[in-house]
Amino acid sequence: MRDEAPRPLTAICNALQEQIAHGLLPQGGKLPAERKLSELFDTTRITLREALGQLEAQGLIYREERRGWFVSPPRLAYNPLIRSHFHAMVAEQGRVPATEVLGARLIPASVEICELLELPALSSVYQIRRARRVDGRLVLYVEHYLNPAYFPGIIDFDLTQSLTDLYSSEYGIHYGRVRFDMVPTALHPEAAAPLKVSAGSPALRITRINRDQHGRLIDCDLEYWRHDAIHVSVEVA
Amino acid sequence: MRDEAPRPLTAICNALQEQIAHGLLPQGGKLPAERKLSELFDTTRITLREALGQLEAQGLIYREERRGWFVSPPRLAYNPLIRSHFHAMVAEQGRVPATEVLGARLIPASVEICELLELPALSSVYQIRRARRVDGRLVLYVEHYLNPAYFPGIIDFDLTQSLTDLYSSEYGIHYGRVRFDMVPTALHPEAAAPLKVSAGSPALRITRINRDQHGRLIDCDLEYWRHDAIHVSVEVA
DNA sequence: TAGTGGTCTAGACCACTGA
DNA sequence: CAGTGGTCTAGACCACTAA
Repeated sequence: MRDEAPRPLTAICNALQEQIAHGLLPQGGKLPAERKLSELFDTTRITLREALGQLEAQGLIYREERRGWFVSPPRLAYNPLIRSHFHAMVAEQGRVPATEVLGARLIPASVEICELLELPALSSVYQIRRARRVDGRLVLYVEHYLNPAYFPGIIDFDLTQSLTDLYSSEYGIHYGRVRFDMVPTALHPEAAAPLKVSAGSPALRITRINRDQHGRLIDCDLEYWRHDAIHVSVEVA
Repeated sequence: MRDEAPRPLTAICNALQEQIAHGLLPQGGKLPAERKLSELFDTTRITLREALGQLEAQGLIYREERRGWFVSPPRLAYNPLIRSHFHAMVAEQGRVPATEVLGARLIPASVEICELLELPALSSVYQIRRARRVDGRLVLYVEHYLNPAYFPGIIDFDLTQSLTDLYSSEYGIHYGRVRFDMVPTALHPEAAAPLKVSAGSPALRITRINRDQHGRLIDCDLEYWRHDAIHVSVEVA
């Protein structure tokens, strides 16, 4: 390895990577202001932000809209083969889950939802919008769409709890077959706002289409995860 | 919806999105030069590149290092539960696969590889590095690490073909249990170069740890996919 | 060799956050 | 209200690609 003069961008990335790897910046800790950093590295804010963007893409740091840059906590393990809801999954990994309900209402199903749930045109569906936290950090925005035929009046319950539990205790419905679809993409404005990140941030969109114990399509979830918040594990026998 | 004056960045994104959605720019087609576009939208290259970066994050367009911006082709479906190798998977979806061998040699195993394959310290492993294309586009960089005890002399075969087939026909070994781990991240320089993209581009890293029919750890793959090239589907019974 | 993308400089204004 | 991040301007030089 020869010691070539590194480009400013690379130099900044390496320096910050090293500091983070050696724990000099605490997890969840805030980085200094962009102007401070650009001064420190003797460069412009444009270049500095380019470097921060690369570290963000790697999942080492993340942004909160207008609040600054922070060191990313460890990723959560997400296993689609294990039937476990959010709170249980998070708690099992020694982290602290939290859920916030953003809205719940009966709406006309969009074309996309009609197709996913195999509903006739102009159907109504329950839409539940929630934001979820791990250790206080907003990491997930979900839209649930439920076939109202199976869950009359569900939006009057406390929806901060697990829907899985509600299905079971109030409606006698349990999950059966599930289809997952995972796509690396960017957050659209409606998902970015509740997560308090800027639209266009990288994300992992996970679509779940759920059937019950009788094979009936009962609901689907559109999940938008911060791309640095999870890793997906699957074990195949 | 009121008609607020949209910010330049948003306006550029929307305009390009629309053009692409309506097929005015052909799939795989090249966008005009950045300077042309910035002139067209009456803005600077910095701002224009910001917009292109957002579309890239969404997976609508992609970059080839120093060659320009192109419209992304449709994503490939990747199903970890279906035991199928790259060429078969791609061909089944009506696309054209291609493989290029970048190198094959016996090397001392890194700490990471020792752990993944449960090898003692200072073990040797076969490393096979390959790049894969779909319809001519470079989409995947893979490093395979094989336990040499099970595959003596394998690097002297034609390695552009499927390893699965080689294992079976030459060594009588078949895949058994497999562990997948998927992480949205960015390409490091060693993975970016063979894919001819700039380091730091968003990517999906898929680690596979494979066992044979007797449950022995035989090899592992470190796959780096362009983030806009695939979507992962899993069906759970 | 002309034109392109990759990188960088040196500023600026605005909207919002947090004290 | 001071400071921050979000956005934008108007240039520049270099290394590389494609003709």
